[in-house]
Amino acid sequence: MSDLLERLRGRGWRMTAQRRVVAEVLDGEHVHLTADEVHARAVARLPEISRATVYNTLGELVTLGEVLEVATDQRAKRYDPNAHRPHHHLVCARCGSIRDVHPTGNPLADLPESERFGFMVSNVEVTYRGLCPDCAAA
Amino acid sequence: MSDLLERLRGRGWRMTAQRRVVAEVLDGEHVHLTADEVHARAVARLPEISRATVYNTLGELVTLGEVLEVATDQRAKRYDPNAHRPHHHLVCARCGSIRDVHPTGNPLADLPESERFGFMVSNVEVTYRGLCPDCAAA
DNA sequence: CGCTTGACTTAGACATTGTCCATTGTAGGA
DNA sequence: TCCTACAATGGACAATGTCTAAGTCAAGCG
Repeated sequence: MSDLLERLRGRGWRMTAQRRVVAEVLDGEHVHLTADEVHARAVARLPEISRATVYNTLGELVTLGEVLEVATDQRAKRYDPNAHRPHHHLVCARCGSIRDVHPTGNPLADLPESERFGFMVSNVEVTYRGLCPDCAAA
Repeated sequence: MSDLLERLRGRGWRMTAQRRVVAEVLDGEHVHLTADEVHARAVARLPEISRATVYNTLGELVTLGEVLEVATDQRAKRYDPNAHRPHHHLVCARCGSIRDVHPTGNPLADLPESERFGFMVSNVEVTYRGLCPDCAAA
């Protein structure tokens, strides 16, 4: 946590109360929050923080590579603080809850040259979908 | 094409000019259009068609399994008429263009039981990202 | 320690994408 | 041909995100 703040400061990030709160919220719970959820939690600590600042700060954290943006549903983007270890996602098709998973195998290697259409392929995301235990029981 | 219309009629779909136009647009170009792009092309053939009807019709085609919804970016959903053959997607990180691809390997088998967290996993989507030839050249 | 300055924050307007609803229209069977 | 249930319309509304102009403040400097 203070790790994160130190890293950011070391990169010339100007430290403000707002940015600290956003970083703390992300680092506090290792879940995948939407921008609005981050905002709600930030407001609880710093009532006057604005939506625009939360969006700006999240965008900067993504640019800096400290946080990943994941679009597992077509609703709001979610922000994944676990940016430093490669992983994929397992999403509940009903309630939308997300777990980080680590499949074996290397999907990048599974795309033959003939299927690359001249693209410079740099990245792959794997999203597993299914029902979580709670939703499967219901 | 008329295949599609026949299948739909066979399932009791009431055929209207609007639905026919939407189905034809999707089937005509095998690209991944957004709802708005479908609407624009539909308007070219049937000027009075409304946005709501296009959304409704696309939703019905998805429900019927004739078309896939893909959310490769967090902007608009795209509609994939190639619903009957399993495939994954290769997306240009800059311009958003999409190609269907067929990687080797079976990512579902690559998720060990210990990484399933009790989920009933039923589906996996793989999205490759990179730069298309045009964007890489620019 | 108190300026200065440019980066940061704010509030709210705006944009995009999608959904809903009440009304009007029409496909297809009787 | 007429009826009627299903479909289409258009406009309001909702959710998410972006932009801007003006005010505010962190942090370096004297």
